Amino acid sequence: MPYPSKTSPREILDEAMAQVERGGASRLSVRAVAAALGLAPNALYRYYADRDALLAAVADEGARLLLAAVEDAARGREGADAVRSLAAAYLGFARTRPALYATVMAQHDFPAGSRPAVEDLWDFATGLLGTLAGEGAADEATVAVWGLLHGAAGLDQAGLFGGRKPGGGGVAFGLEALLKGMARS
Amino acid sequence: MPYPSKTSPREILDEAMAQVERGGASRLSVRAVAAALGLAPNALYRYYADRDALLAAVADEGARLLLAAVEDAARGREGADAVRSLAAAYLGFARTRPALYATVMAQHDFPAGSRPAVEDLWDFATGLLGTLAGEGAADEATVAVWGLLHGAAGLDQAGLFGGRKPGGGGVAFGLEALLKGMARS
DNA sequence: GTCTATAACCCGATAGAC
DNA sequence: GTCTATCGGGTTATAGAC
Repeated sequence: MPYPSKTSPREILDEAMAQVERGGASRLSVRAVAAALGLAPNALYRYYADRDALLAAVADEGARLLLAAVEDAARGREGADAVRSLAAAYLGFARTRPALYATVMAQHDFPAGSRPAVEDLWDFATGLLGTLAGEGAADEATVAVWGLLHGAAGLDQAGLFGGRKPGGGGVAFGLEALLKGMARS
Repeated sequence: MPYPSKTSPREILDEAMAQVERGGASRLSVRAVAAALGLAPNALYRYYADRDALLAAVADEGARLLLAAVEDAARGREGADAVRSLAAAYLGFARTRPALYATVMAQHDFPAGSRPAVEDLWDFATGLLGTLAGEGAADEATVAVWGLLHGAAGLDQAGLFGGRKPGGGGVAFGLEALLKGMARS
């Protein structure tokens, strides 16, 4: 290799994540990342196809962190208790790192054939909820619980409803209702 | 007004909505809207502060359309039946106009002092669910139901889980569980 | 005064030299 | 693999038309 690399995918990703967490996904600038790393304005394109690909990498890394957080929260617990703990960790992640969480959940287009971390998140949740709702209803239960968490996190984090602070109470209400409905099916 | 306007906020908004529905929010181009209207590349800035403000207007109009759809669906129905009909209309809107729905829900920053249409949506849902869950639990029930719908729509629309098509079944499962849980509280 | 148009700057992206 | 050059789009400042 006559031309030694000045950077790496990991270094670029770290800087990109810092920028996203600082100012949100919309303020991620390829040029600014390159400048922070002392590179030419377009040097990153050797590592990431375009800005969207870089953002997708940020989202994937965020999903990995989110998975680690909920796995950690559920570890050593069983059944409904594990779900409650998972839910708290999930919402805590969304609240603590709002820009990263929004980036993870906004990522709707994954390259075909890839195995994004969000799939692992799905598998983990399905496994956990399958023991509660029964194997046959695991997917439906996952959609319901994840949907509730994702939706409530979005409404909460947005500050969309100002002083109402609906996050905690509404989620607990809905979660208990879902857990009851699940146990029966 | 000595100088006749060549355009109007409404005309700009209509063209912007067409562009968003065509290619998604990320492809909304201020210059392209201006060109389609036969204006200078930056003429729109007299009507909207920046691209984000234009996108916010698109989101607000989208929320108005969504509100009309769910109001229409709930009209003439009562209680749980009205909620089921509302849910179907909500998910139908999200599925039929995915780019517009995503734009509505991605809009997390409203200018202070404004009264965005999404607030009317909240009030309508709270009113409807208050009759089911009781006045005291109206907000919590709204968060749970809206969260479930928003989350499931996002997971569904995204195609995030490929062939699994979780939308229909998972939502019905969760919705019935929530309706049961509500009636009791 | 109010709106439009020109010009300039920053960013995303591509092409080609080394 | 990195760099310089270049193009088109978003945005701002400012000059010009009425």
